[in-house]
Amino acid sequence: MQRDTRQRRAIRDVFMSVERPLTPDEILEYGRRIVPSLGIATVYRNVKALVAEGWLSEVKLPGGGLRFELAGGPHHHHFLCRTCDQAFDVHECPDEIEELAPASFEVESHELVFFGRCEECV
Amino acid sequence: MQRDTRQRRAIRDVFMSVERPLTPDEILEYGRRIVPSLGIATVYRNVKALVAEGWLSEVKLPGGGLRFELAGGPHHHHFLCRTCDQAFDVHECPDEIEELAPASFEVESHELVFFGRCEECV
DNA sequence: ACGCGATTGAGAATCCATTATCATCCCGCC
DNA sequence: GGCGGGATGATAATGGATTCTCAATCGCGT
Repeated sequence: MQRDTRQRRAIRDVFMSVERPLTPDEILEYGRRIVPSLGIATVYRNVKALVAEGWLSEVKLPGGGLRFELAGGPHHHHFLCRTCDQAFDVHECPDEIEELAPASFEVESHELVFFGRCEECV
Repeated sequence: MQRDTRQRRAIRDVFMSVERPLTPDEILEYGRRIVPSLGIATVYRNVKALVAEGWLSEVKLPGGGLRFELAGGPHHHHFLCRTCDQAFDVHECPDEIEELAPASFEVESHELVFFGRCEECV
C-alpha cells in the first residue's frame, strides 16, 4: 500500500504553499527546507506518482524541462521570467482564442506564454 | 571564407519549400531527398551558422527540442500536431494580448501555441 | 514494541540532443 | 586540372535530465 512519508508530505506542502509551476530542482530546493535529507530521486518518484493520481499536472513551457503544478485549477496561462527562470500563473485568457487557428486544424487545447521579467527581477 | 556547398544549399532549399518550423531531424530527412549523404552533424553546423547570420531563427515550443524557421517573417504563432508532431504557422494574433499579464510583470514577448490534430491527422 | 515490506537517498546508469574529432572530400582560386 | 583549406560525415564524446540499483531506513498494521 502507499505510505504517508515525511518526504511525500513535504512535496505536497511545497505545492500548497507556492502557487506557481515548479521544476524538479525547485521542488528539491523548497522541499529540503522541510526535510533536509530529501533527494532528487525521491522528488522524481513522488512527482510521478502525484501526477499519476491526478494531484499534480505537467506544465510544458517553451525551451525548458517539465514543470509541475497543482491539478484541477481553472484554465490559465503562464509567465516565464527570463532573468530568474521562474514560472508564474496568468489567469486572464482571451475568449474564443482557439478560433484563431485555421479551420482545417482540430484544436484541442492551447498554451499562451509571456516572456519578460518578473516583479523581483525588473 | 564561407563556401557554397551542396549540403548548405540543400538545407536552404528545404526551408524555402517547406513553410513551417522544422526540427534538426526533419531538416535531415528532407535534406537527404536532395543530398542523400547528408549527415546530422552537418545539419546542426549549418543551422547554427544560418541562425548566426540571421537567415534562420529558433522556435521553442513546449515540451520539445528546438525547431527552426526562416527569419524575418511577420509576427505569428504555431500549431503543434499531437499525432505527427509537426509544427505549423498560425498567423492570427489577438491585439493587445500582452496586456493580459499582471502589470507588475514586464512582458517582452509572448508565444501562443495550439495543440491538436493537423489536417492530415484528423 | 516488532517486523514486514514499501520508501528513501547516493551514486551509477541510461537516454537524448547536441557537439567534438578527424580522415576524407570537394569548393573556389590559380 | 591541380592545390589548399574549409566542409563533410561517421563516430565518439559530452552534458543535462531522468531513472535504476540496492543497502539502509522507517511507516504502519499487529
